[in-house]
Amino acid sequence: MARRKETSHTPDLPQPTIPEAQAQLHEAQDRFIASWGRMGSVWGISRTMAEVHALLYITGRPLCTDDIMARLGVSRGNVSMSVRSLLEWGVIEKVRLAGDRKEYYSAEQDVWSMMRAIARERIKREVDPLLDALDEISELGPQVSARSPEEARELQKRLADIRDGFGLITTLAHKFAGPRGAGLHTAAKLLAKAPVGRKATHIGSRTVSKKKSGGKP
Amino acid sequence: MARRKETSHTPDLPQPTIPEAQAQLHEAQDRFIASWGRMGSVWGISRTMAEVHALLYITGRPLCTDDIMARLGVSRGNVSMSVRSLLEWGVIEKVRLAGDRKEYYSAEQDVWSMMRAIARERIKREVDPLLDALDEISELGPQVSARSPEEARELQKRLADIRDGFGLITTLAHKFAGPRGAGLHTAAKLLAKAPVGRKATHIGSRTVSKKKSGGKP
DNA sequence: TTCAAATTTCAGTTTTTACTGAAATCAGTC
DNA sequence: GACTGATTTCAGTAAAAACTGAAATTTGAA
Repeated sequence: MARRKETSHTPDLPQPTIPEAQAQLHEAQDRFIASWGRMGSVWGISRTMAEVHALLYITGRPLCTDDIMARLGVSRGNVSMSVRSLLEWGVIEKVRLAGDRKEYYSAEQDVWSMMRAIARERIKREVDPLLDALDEISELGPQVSARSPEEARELQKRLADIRDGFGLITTLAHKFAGPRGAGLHTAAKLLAKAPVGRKATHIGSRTVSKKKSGGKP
Repeated sequence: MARRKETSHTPDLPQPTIPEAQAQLHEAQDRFIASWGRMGSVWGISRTMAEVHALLYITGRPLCTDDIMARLGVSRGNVSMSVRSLLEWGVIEKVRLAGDRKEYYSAEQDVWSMMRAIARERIKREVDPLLDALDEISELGPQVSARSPEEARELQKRLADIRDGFGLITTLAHKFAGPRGAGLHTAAKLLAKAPVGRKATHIGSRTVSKKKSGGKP
């Protein structure tokens, strides 16, 4: 993880403990940051943006631009841009500390609001444009279907299927993840309790509840 | 969308209709392909891979490598790689046509199985690695907390929060989107019916149910 | 088994995306 | 309103990802 020198500008740290312990803490944090960053690139966002978010979340304290630059070893400009995007996503916020001219940033600490914000933003970026496009294509429909009935009908059917599928998902998302929605947590609990006619199965290679991860007994 | 010349190797087309109508059909398809492709790049997958999938889905007929190359204007190598990934995702399958040495490919036509496959693959790629990383980091835990109690406890708390959140989501996903799970459609319907103490709200700029998209009466 | 058609692989290239660093702008303080 | 330190912007550059095309390999029919 080899990151830069440590020049904490953060005010009122509880007071340093033994350096060795700090280093271990640091390493654990770095690992989390690295994983979250890697996840970022699987989504459509830049590694740095995800790392900045991870750093702010895992640290739990407001950090300033220089703190972030130092800890992640990235340029000022990059921090500025990443921070702006995160603010737009609504997952971090500006904090103004009395008697300090710098801006500090801190991450949303409630995991469920954070996830809601992430879900909201991803739907906005991933699903909505597709639905808009589908609507637009369907407007081409009538003329087409008037001339080439067979294939055109099939086309319309397929477009409608996709639109309905994503539409339903979006409706749910609005219902549960919207700013005043019931919350993902509620949805998750609802589903977790819901009776399903089968035993738990697995997806891919990971087994459910590998350790103590998630979920009720 | 300016794509290549038309050399359909596909056998038994129902018989060509008026060329003009074909062209319109073609254009509507191209638009869908373009949108789906754009969505692909918002996820972590290549534009071409998404376009190949879109083409196979919207066409509804098995196509061979040359069909795909011609229609999307990409190289043979690229088609080969994209097709392989799609097969791994489980959203398309090989079709062997009697008396033809070529391989044909066709897309899953049921939208909900398709979505399930996509969800499955995305969870595998996006969530599972993070959970693994979190488990791994927690193993560093004990020593750390022995030395730097205050901050270390906070770190553990945050890691646990994230793990629980994603864990719950994964459990649900396994329950509903696994190979033998009850299916996303069931989950979606369950949630759609579930009583929520608020009216539908919106996420981002899109309004729920802009047109006839999604959902029961 | 041989052969030709079809597919896969991959080094090299193009395209896209992310990042840097310094100049320009902005914001508090006196 | 001038000064100082902080932030933003953006042209240029570096890094990453996607794509091509041709050689190597595989496949199926005879």
